[in-house]
Amino acid sequence: MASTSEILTAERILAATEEVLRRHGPAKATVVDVARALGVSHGSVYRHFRTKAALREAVTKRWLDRTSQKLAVIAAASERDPEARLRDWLAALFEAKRHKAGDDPELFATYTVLTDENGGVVGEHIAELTAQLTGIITQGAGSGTFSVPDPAAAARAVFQATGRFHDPCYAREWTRPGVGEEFTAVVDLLVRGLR
Amino acid sequence: MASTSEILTAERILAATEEVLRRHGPAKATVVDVARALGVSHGSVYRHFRTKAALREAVTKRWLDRTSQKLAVIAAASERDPEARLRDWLAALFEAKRHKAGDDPELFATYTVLTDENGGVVGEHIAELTAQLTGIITQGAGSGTFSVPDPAAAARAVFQATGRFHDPCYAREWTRPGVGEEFTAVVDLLVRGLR
DNA sequence: CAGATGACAGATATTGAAATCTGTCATCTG
DNA sequence: CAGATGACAGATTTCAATATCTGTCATCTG
Repeated sequence: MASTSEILTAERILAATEEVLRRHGPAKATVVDVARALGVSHGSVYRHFRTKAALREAVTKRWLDRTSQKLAVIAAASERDPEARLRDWLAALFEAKRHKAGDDPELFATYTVLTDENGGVVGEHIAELTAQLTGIITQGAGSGTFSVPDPAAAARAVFQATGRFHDPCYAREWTRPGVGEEFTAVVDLLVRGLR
Repeated sequence: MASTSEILTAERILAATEEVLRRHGPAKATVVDVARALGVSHGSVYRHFRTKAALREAVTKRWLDRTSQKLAVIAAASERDPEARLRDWLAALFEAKRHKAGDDPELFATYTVLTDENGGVVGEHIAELTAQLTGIITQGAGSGTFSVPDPAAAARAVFQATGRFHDPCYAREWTRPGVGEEFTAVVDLLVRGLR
């Protein structure tokens, strides 16, 4: 059906897997489906990914990385005021998650299942985001905007305290009216605490 | 078996339901089981609770209320310093949840299922806790310890920002080493923000 | 010979028939 | 006659048989 003469790469398999997951959902997406979508035998898929779990993990990492990369741009804008950058970064994280959840709830639910089964990859993602936050806060501490003894600890605290606005387990709250104000209230409190 | 000549009250039914839930778990606990534990017919249970869902909701409310009542004692100690009281209240909430989750993980998992299916009761519980927090913060604002324009909004922000240390969806993090320090870091940041 | 294939064994998921449960109510009992 | 009972219909769950999937590997192909 979808057979193309292109070489079978890991990237093509990942893209096909994402599409199969979108169509069938996490419970019914099989390796055979992925192979069929690519017009190859399932044995060929196993040449690139040792197990189905490894394939799903790779797809999950790919999805999470897309978000970290967007945020890295804000974190790296070192010419800007650290406080504004911190606020923007947190707002961008919230917006990214909120749109993912709101625009295509089914796909978001699918990825929620995937992240639940891939704690390791999620851990790395959180470490990456926390590192970006640490960068912003360290600069703020250097410029005197913030007054914190341990920027890494402060970054972790800020990330954890804003969990309600980025952790998937709160996704259904993100459509309620007033979340915007709640987000602002929490961020204001945290920024005041950092100064 | 467990037949007694006592009058069948709502309270006795709730206690029996809790025991059946503890024994069988949320998926297998039936109204027939509850009736059997009490030595009555299941029709008698339906005389006190219109549906199985109403019975489970009442048990959930009872469980949540036990926590709010403990915390109310701390919130009401108006002779004490508001900042210390706020710290104690948050620590007590964390400790209460952490012990519930750590001492009997199976029962905690059972109640997690129950709270998931009873959003309304959980909402009331959160409203009650937020009201207690508002009381502490309002006093702190009055005595000049805290500087907040809107104590109720600040209370909501503090409650949400500490979600990681009381929301059941984070229960598995509560056993990790270092959570205590993470909790302190978040609370310190929030208290600094309130001053 | 690098890369793809598909038959195969064991693991997992689906399905539909049988068993159990929920909620009602006419009837019973102290 | 207030309160308890248990038979009952429809909804839900269980269970075992059947089908599908995962992961391997001997074989094939360009």
